[in-house]
Amino acid sequence: MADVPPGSANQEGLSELAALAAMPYKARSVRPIWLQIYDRLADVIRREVVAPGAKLPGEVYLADLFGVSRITMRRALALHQNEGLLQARKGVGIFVRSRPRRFLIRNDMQFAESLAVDGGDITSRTLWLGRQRPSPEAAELFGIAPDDEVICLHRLRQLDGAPIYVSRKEFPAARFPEFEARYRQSGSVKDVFQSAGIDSFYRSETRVLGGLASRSEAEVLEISPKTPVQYVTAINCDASGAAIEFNRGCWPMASVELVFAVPH
Amino acid sequence: MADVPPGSANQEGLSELAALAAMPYKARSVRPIWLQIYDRLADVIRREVVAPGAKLPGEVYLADLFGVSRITMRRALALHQNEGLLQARKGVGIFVRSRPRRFLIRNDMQFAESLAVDGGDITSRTLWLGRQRPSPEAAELFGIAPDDEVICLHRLRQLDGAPIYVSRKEFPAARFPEFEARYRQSGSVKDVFQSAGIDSFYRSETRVLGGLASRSEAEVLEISPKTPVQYVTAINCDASGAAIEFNRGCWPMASVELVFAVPH
DNA sequence: CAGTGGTCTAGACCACATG
DNA sequence: ATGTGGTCTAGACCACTGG
Repeated sequence: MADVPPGSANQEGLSELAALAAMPYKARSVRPIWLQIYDRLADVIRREVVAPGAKLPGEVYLADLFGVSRITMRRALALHQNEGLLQARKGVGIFVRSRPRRFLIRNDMQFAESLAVDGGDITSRTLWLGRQRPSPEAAELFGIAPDDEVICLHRLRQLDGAPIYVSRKEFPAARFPEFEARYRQSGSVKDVFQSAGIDSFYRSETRVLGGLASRSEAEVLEISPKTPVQYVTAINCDASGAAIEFNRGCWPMASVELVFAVPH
Repeated sequence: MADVPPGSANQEGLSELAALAAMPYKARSVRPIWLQIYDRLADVIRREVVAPGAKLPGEVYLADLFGVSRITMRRALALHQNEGLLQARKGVGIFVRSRPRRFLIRNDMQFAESLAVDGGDITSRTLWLGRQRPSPEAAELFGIAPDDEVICLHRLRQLDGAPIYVSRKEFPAARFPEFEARYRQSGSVKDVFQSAGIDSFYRSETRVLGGLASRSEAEVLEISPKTPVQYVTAINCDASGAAIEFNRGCWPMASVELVFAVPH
């Protein structure tokens, strides 16, 4: 048996974890061991036996505790990372995700409103702002040439400092000649729109596409590469119906639910 | 080296596969071997070096071919199963998915219309039809008691015989006393609606939620358990705005794209 | 430096589908 | 009976993080 108590996750939680690990397994043919371990971990996390944000004992310790090889243990842990309940940091440890809540994104609301959830401090970080060639979709949408320019804005949304959503926005440069200056003043796209004489706009289309996170996406979102994510593409139009924004965002699959309601 | 040519995937394809496998790997620190193998497999599938629907050589043969352990090989294969390009059948082999196309689900169209894609034969199979206690969501939606009854319909949609979508629909029993009889006649929910005096209806809300396939879902969809899927929940209302259908469907993540457009 | 998670191996047994 | 994919092990080395 393991005799080295690991760093974190208080004593009480540790002993309860040990008790759960000591339970006999059902037959492998009924349910694979790694899935049974997965189930017990899910229970432990759901009941907050180990607190959100806390560090789990190391893999070797856990493997010993559950009486399986490290590979089998890793498999159970990996699935929970896929589902967003756990997050491993190389060289550091495996942590319980602090706030595994889901966000509701409604098509009849601005994104910012959608994000205003129960408690929690939503912040926005500008990763990059500049001019680029348009993506093919944006070029067609704005009716501009492929070698024309768009204003491109990369942003990261955070909840209490933890990243939850990364987006890449494109705007037609011709329409917003002073975009950079205005944005730097207020940090708000809505304000830039207003200063360009656009008082009202609406989301004309929203697309949802599932995928697995690329390396760069995983990095900024602090998840493992190849974790399932939702790509949400949104098009905003001014009152006349002309497209003014093309937005492609990436959410960890586990942390967002999308709602599309028709006003009636 | 392996010297047993496996069952399927024609000779030409096999030799090209072998050539690709023989290429030297980049340093493991740059990109893990299993991801490099994953990349090469993706290339092979995309270029249809092995035809859609064809069987891949066995895992042990492939592992030998790529010069890695079976576990490493399996890791590359597993990721492709997650993304829907490959599908393993226990005791049989690993197959290239025949039609990895995506379906567009629009909120301004009936599901049946959405499915009418380029070529391909869409069929529907009724898995189960009967009466049950309502799900909590349906009970609230229809304004009925938790111990009341709903008509419940499980259906599977297939494209050229291959399953692509499974759904569970609930209807208020009080409103459709002859549901079963009518549905058995036509096999169409729309017809049942009409025979109950409902000529027009609309989708009032659509929800999208990511998840990993349960064992039963994976079984009917012929995918591996824990493959990423999209759960799409739809509510249909009659012209007066009363809910008449609660529908929860499950798609393999890789085979669906959702579009929500506002009519303007 | 020690401890962590990430990768990889060689070998084994099982359940399943097919002939 | 054979071959397939699914599970599991014991051990090893690496890269990264932190004190």
